[in-house]
Amino acid sequence: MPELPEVEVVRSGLAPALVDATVSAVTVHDARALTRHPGSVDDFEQSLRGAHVVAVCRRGKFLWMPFTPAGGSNAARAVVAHLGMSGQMLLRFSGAPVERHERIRLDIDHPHHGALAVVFADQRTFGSLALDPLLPTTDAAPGGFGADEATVPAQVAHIARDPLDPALDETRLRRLWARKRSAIKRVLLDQTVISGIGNIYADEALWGARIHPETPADALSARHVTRLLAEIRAVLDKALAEGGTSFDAQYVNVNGQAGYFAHSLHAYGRTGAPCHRCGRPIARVSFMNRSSHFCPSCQRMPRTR
DNA sequence: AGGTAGACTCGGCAGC
DNA sequence: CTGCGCCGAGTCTACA
Repeated sequence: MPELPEVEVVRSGLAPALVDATVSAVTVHDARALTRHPGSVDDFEQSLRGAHVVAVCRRGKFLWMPFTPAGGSNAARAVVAHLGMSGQMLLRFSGAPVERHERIRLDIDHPHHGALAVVFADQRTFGSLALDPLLPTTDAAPGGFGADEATVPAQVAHIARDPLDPALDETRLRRLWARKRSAIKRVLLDQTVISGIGNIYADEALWGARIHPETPADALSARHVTRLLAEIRAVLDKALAEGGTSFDAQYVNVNGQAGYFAHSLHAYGRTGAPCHRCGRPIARVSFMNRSSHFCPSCQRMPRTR
């Protein structure tokens, strides 16, 4: 479940079951799911066993769960999760059968919900879990959505705040965009500039703002940027409200249910279909080893800024 | 084919 | 003008 809305669906699904839960057992079925964990598999299992989960947080497409270790008192580390292309976090009853592509299972005890299993399943193994130290944020604001503390895991420190984060520095963002000569779509996908946007929502936001994906970022007027930011937030909010985009069974919430934003797409995956604004066919071009979908008629390159 | 990180190249640029 | 290093930008690859 990759982009911001899909990851937020997972975060908000995990939070009620995980906040205040204690990890009773850790089972690593496949060590490839720990490629980003700095220590050994044993270290992962032992460090987490008995841990008390404090929060479930998200910045862009990264999730993390600060925890206090068994017998400890302060949350200095977090479980960091990235779903990659095909990762899932599933909530199951305790003792539920092993899932297809299950990589790691955390058995937890929650004061209200009792014994549960949190399953990290991942068909393509591009996703991962890791334990990572928490570092103070540079702006002293909470690390991300769901976070009270002004900390982020080390692996997330280079990731910019996302469009739904109240602490997003819009002045900095505008300055960065105004300085970049690269295509705006490339810049939207750069997670160190603004995070959470992937191929689907980049195409959707650019369609909404009527901006050609190959427009140099520094050619956008202040008005264009304002419109683009508004479209980004609108499309992410709407997708979140609809449970995310699910093209197949990989993209599901913690209960295995699909979202239905795929029905609301205007550009992504609609090659040759009529533009919902002007009726002309949506084009698809190869871009950065992936594809861009846009309306050549209503998404024109601005000539000046 | 919805993602990220790392290795690599290329060009521009500042300084010597 | 050459060599050097750094930086940003872009491309490719790895991971199934």
